[in-house]
Amino acid sequence: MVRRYDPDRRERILQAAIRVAGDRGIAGLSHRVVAAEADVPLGSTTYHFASLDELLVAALRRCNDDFARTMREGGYLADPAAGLADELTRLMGDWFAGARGPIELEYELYLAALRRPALRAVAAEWTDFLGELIARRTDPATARALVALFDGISLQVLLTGGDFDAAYTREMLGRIADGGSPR
Amino acid sequence: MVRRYDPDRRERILQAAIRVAGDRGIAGLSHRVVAAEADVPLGSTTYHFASLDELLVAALRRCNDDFARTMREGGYLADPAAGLADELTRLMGDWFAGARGPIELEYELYLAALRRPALRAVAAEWTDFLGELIARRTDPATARALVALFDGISLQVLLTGGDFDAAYTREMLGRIADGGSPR
Amino acid sequence: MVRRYDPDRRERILQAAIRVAGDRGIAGLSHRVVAAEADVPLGSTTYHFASLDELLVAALRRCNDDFARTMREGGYLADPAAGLADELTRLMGDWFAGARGPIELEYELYLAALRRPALRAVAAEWTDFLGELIARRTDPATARALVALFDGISLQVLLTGGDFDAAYTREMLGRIADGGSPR
Amino acid sequence: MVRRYDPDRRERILQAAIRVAGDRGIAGLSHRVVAAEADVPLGSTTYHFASLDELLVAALRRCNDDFARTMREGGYLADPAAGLADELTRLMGDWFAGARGPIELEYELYLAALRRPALRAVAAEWTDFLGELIARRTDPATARALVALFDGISLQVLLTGGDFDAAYTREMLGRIADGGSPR
DNA sequence: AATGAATGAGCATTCATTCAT
DNA sequence: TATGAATGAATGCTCATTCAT
Repeated sequence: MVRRYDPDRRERILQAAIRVAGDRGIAGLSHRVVAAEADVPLGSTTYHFASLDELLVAALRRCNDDFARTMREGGYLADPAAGLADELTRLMGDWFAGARGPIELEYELYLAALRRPALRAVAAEWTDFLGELIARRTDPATARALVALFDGISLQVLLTGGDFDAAYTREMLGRIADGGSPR
Repeated sequence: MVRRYDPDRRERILQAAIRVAGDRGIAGLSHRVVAAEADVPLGSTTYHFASLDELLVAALRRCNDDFARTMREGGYLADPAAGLADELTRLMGDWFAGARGPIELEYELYLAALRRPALRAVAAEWTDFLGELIARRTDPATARALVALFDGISLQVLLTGGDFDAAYTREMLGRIADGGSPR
Repeated sequence: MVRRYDPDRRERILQAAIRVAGDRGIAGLSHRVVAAEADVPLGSTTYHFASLDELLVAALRRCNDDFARTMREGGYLADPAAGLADELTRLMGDWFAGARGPIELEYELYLAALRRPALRAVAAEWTDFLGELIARRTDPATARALVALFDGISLQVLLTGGDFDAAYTREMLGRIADGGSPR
Repeated sequence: MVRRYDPDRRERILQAAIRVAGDRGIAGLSHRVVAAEADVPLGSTTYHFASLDELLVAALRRCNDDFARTMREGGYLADPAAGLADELTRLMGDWFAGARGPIELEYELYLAALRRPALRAVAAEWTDFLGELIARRTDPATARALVALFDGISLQVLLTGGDFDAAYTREMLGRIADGGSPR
């Protein structure tokens, strides 16, 4: 038995879980697979994360945090002079320009939360974060609808496997946003 | 061994699968569970549906057909004089007035298709059906956006566990529809 | 139900079984697979061949017959003036020049017979046929040893996946044959 | 659940697998049967040997090792003064004087390797071991032919279910060996 | 004569989790 | 603290064979 001194083990397991969930989906996440991906003994994953749900929640919270940080760093929705629809379109465009794995994961989480109460809180965090950001620029109902359209369009892109259509997106987000009360 | 002559066996298995998937989600669908629910030997499920995917596809196609029939029978979007947003709102309201199981199932399918290519075609059928129906009343881009918003709002309702808000929905669908070109 | 009039059905099933056994080995032979290969309903295979063993025996007997006919048509060992080792080497060379499937099948049968009494008789037919042919040209013990070497060399070729080495084979068969009593 | 601490578990499973394969043949080897034979839970066999192939390879390698050790301890082919054919005949005679199970297993492996690439390496080990031992006493081609005849005669004995005929064997091995170049 | 339907047994494998060390 | 070993449950699937039609 080689007892490795490895203070970052927990973090490594988390990263491995994110990779696995992104590659194979939430259904493909298992202690065994994560342990193999992280190059860590099986027992180590159950030691650091008592259950699969715990690991899943931690992984997804990390994803949310990454998304939130990216948004802040990208300055999206920060400039009051920039149009709301323009900004959201820019955000989506940049998001879809990256890998599809994290995006698919985000939406898988959405639905997994329907059946697994443990995931509800994390799923809500994602929606709430985006919603609150938008709500600084318009009334709450409009903000909510923008998030809904954001999600609906994202799903269409993912499911048809096509490219993100910025012009179409901007136009439709605009129709919702322009009907709201700017702040 | 009691060998029952049972000409409706296949149909019964299908119905059981729909019930199981509605209750436990797609992830909870297994040959064993379906067999038990249908009160049928395990081998019978694999005889009639060679693989789980095959069973799942059949079950979901059936759900789509049910939804389509309901829509036709309800006369939604049939009257050219009725407003597009009004009609869609009425449709969603009636849909959400029923059980949540079928709706959850429909959206679970959406995302399951992301990871399981076998489901892609059936998932597309659902979107296409609704999209084409709407496209008779407005331009294609607007129709697509209405479906996206329809989906986004539905997801919000399902995930927050709240009630369907008809006024909000009508308002937002209207903003999209009113920007399009009526047919 | 389409009831096809198909008088050659039994033969078609047999040919399909030979193909399947050649491709996947005896272990890969099943009613289902054969039925699919022969494009025939599952029940048809069990109707024409009551058990798998029966089908297997019929298929292997057919292989033996094919081999025997080929040998007769090739005139191997027929010319008393031709050297025994030369003739056997020519036979093996021609055999290995064809597909490996039938040869592998022949030797799989050899060992399968160890565990499945039903195959014993057919396996013996193969050995006996070759043995008797050779025994016309030399004493029985030498004939038996030539068959043994024939088999041993064949197995080496199959297992190393290499080519058949005619010179080596001729030399070694010759050492056995030359020690025997010519007839 | 009684959880036994059992440090020899892996070895016991291996021994059980060898017994099962010897009794029922390779085709009769299954996780379930081995688990029952070893008096161990099913999960235990898959824990120690991730796949059936892995278990099979381990079992067969063990058999090869046993055979090799027996040969070394028996001093076969060790005395340069003893005739090569005599020594091989003595070896075969002693081998066949024991149980048929291990011998059948050895030859089943031979052919199983034809269809299962995972077994190729172990099958080759057996042939190579014997071949190299003989090659110390004669030229390589003759050594190879002696192994081939060894195998062919062994198969005949196994398949006819008869006794091992030492005089015949010695004579035929001698014809091959005497044509080679002694070392 | 022919076959679709049916079924119980069996298969390899994966798994979350527990526990002794 | 960390982990290898262990295990019962479950999974999808294949199968030979039987039988009602």
